[in-house]
Amino acid sequence: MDRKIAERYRRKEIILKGALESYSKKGLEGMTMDDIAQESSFGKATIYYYFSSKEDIVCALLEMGWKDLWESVEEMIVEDISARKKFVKILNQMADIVYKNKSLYEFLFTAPRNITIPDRKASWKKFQSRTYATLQSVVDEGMDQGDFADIKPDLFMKAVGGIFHGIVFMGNQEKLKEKDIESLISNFIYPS
Amino acid sequence: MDRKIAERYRRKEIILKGALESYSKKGLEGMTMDDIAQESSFGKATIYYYFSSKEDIVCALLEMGWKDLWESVEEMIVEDISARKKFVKILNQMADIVYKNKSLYEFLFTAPRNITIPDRKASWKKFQSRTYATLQSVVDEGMDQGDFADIKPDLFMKAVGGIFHGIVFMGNQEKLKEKDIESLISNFIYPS
DNA sequence: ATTTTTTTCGACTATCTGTTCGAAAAAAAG
DNA sequence: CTTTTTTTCGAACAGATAGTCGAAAAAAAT
Repeated sequence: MDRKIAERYRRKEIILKGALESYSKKGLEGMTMDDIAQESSFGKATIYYYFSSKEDIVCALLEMGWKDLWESVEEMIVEDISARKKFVKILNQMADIVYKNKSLYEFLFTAPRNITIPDRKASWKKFQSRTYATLQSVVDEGMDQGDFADIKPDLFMKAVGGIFHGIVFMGNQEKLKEKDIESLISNFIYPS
Repeated sequence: MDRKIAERYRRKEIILKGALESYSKKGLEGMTMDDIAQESSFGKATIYYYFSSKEDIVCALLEMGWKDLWESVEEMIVEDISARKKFVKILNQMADIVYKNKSLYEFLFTAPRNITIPDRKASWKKFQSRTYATLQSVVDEGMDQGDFADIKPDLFMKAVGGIFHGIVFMGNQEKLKEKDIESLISNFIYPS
């Protein structure tokens, strides 16, 4: 019984992996059910035995990614260090996670902009907003302490998000050294 | 004769406007030929009288946007001011242009990631690369003069691109004050 | 070995979307 | 008023794609 559930779970994972593979090879438009089937070596109809729709697959991927991200942030939030250090540390860790599964996270930041999913199914959003909220709280804390540059917090967040996105996803795929990320963020953080 | 060409040009513009309207209302996936037709009040077949394919429409939009951006950068590049000032000025101007036609520029930064267009048709790319190259040259100049933060130039560019993208496109649609952009960029530029 | 349950998939459907065709309407030229 | 050219579009086509169905194969239970 336990075995059966585990196996089913494993097969779902295989399918999700195939979907991701399809996405990274052919982009969002090329990620069709036929292609996912081929990539995961199942018949297309079989995929519908495990997922009720393509939307379901997309949601599962998004949830997987955001959950990981959130959990990594969650465990650092309690640490008793300065807001500034915490912020840099969290971002570094996030960058690390993103690098270990780049196509998943590229998907995470690309898909929602191009696929519309009804809110009721967007279960990943809770992890996303928690992650942002937590990050924001660290920023707010740092601002209070005069630790960060003197910019409106929400603008600051957008900028950091932009930097993060820019350095992680744009351009050449060579792995960025953590030092670089730290220097970028730090440079932006420190008041002059 | 002249009149006729002008009219044809005007109708092409109406169609492009409709395409953009469709994009901003329904996203990339929703921007179908049917919808473009409806949005521009032409029959779908008529659109093929003016554009030979959907790809053509997409290219025309991309070219329109990048050309404007490039021309605005071009006219500032010769000014005889410090690299730092020039850089901020250029970015401000670009932000201004982007704000005046936000959906076009959202399209500019979204479409190429999700639609594949053969290089031979991607005529907008020359404007794009010129724009980037120019910006890059200003950065290089600034770096030489020790005007900018001590970060690898290409990383710096990515970060600025990210900030730009982040503040312009993410989040609330309220128009960002130029002061804010300036403060963000400046903050990032100045060496500590 | 037989029955029951779970898993797989080939073949089919319905729908959507880019594109074409031929002919009608409108405008310009004669 | 004709004739010719330009512009418009309804209707249909071809290809792709998400999703379904029924039955076969495999595994588990009896």
